[in-house]
Amino acid sequence: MKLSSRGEYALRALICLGGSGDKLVSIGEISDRTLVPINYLEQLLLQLKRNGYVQSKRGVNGGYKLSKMPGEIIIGDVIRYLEGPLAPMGCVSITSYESCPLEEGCLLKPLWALVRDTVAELLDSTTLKDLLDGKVYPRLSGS
Amino acid sequence: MKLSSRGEYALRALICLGGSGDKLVSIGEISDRTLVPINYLEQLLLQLKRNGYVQSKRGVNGGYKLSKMPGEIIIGDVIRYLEGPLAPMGCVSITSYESCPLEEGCLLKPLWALVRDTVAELLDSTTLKDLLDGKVYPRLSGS
DNA sequence: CTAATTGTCGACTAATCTAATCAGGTTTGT
DNA sequence: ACAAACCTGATTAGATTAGTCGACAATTAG
Ligand code: FES
Ligand code: FES
Repeated sequence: MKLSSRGEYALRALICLGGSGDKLVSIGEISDRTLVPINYLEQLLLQLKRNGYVQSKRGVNGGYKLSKMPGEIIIGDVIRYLEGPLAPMGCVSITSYESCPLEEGCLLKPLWALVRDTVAELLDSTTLKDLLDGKVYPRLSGS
Repeated sequence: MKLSSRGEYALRALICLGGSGDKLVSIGEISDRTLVPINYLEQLLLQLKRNGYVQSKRGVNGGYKLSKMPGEIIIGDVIRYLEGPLAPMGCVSITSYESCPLEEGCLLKPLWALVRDTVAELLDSTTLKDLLDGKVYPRLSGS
């Protein structure tokens, strides 16, 4: 159930940018602050850019900044984009379903579905703003 | 956040054994019913045996059966034994902590801790009996 | 204009992990 | 003795991860 480094690193970068207001921050600076190898960070920032989370400016004094408000950046989505589905098994993934043999009558599927729903609800109700504010206990089992 | 095949396969095998009462079931038979390659299944059953979940008998008409009541087999533990920690990051794992650089003041850690707690509570309150009975909605946010 | 600075792009690689597979053993029942 | 089953350790092909590299494009300071 481990998360890979891509998601972790990308979130670190977003946190770094979110804490720098509207100022442009260069990759090198982000790398220093997040301890992510600079060449690796490149890839992740590019992907974040393609997905519309950040914008960049080239040349001297260039760099990156957020292109959305931190409150609009949903952690669950970021992880899905960078790591793939949140579901523990393909057969319960909403974003990229993949059939299992044994699927009908499978006694495990309901459990995996519950895991998926639980994790997704948690991560989809947390925004970058929540992280920056240290408010990580969102609508708990909120109705 | 994907689960690997080891956990899935081991759970399928346990379900199969749990549905066969006290009868011995051979690896070949389990393989047929769970669609897990027989040579792979061997390894998993051996590991389940080492962890005390199943017992075996050799020779003709030998096979495997559970060595605990289904109600005593906690799914979270099975997954931990076969796949490693439930935590998404080492720095929030209780069973096998591993430090992160950046750890102090890390804004992500509380989130990962919450994910860990949520998943662990869910899987630790589900037993093999629950799966066999199709009762997968245990003490929901139970007090 | 030119040079320095910064992002962009695509290919490449080493190391690790996953999912098996295999070859040989040992135990047991008939 | 023989066959049916489990036991054990080694090995492997393929995928994935995490990172590296080199060349290029845009921007700005001087
Ligand atoms: S785990 Fe996918 S159907 Fe059982
Ligand atoms: S993720 Fe481990 S300390 Fe931030």
